[in-house]
Amino acid sequence: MPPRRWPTPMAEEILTALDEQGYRSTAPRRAVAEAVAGRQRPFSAEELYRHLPHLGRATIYRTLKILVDLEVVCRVLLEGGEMHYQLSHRGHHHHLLCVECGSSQDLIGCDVEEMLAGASANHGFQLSGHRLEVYGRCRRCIEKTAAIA
Amino acid sequence: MPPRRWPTPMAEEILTALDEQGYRSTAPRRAVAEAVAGRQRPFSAEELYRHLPHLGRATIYRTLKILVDLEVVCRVLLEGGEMHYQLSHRGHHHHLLCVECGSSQDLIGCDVEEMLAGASANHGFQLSGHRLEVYGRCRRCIEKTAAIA
DNA sequence: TACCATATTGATACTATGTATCAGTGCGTG
DNA sequence: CACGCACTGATACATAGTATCAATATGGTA
Repeated sequence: MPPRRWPTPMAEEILTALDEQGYRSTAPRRAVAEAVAGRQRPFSAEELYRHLPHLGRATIYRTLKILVDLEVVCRVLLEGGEMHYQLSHRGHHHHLLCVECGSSQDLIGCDVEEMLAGASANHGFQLSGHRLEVYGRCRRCIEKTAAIA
Repeated sequence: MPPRRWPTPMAEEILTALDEQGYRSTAPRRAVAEAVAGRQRPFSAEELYRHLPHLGRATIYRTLKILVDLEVVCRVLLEGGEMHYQLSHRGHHHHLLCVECGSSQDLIGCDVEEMLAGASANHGFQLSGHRLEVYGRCRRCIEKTAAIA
């Protein structure tokens, strides 16, 4: 196992983003940055809270909100309606959410925006935003099932 | 004002749908059917409860869930994340939600499905469903602003 | 380095949006 | 018209946030 760097490069990026916007560097924010950077799958705010019980619940929600505003973290809506969070890189994008393992991958090569622009114009509707989530099974889960059968 | 028919034709359709699936006809369900049929905009479950305070809260949620399962009612996710409900006719479809007046219209002529099918296949992803909500301003609200200016 | 204005925190309480349980009620079938 | 069981409503609980506010920690500065 390679030696664990601290803080993690990704966490460092998050803290830098906060600093650039004039947010203070505090222990709770560093803890949240580490936790967020370390998670592989979308997670709920409450999950994050359970992993950081020494922080106040309000702080968890507040910090997540800031990170979402900074587009460092994005919100992901699960099929059942639960809101989860996840590290983000690009700006606006969509997710392929695996309903089996809960993993998420960014959807590339899908120009929803253009299509929506055309369709909504026909309705005399002035587009300002949209939300798209895609559900299904990821390659890994498909292959896993195939192996068993 | 034309005389108020009772039960409303639309409410009657809802009750028929329930009956066809073997659900019993009860006073609470008739009340919910009337209320749902009478609303013009998406509404929250709590709003519905406030309008029908003589019913139990659990009954409101339970009945809404049944109606959603029967595709008589569809769920609409507002921009802020609040879940609203609305009468539905077609099966799967999407909404143009006006962020100004809260109205909703069905989005026609938008083949998201096809596009998603192609894009997700490229990711080795097996599509099972998706959710799309579109936000903006409806024609009426655009015209209203134009008239003032 | 010590000070201080203020950004931040965490406790608490409150709203919204559900679900689970369970005793009691009322539908509709026979 | 009676009986079984679907349904109801009260209650409690879980999740997902927001608002308030006194106490505290930060970072710029004297």
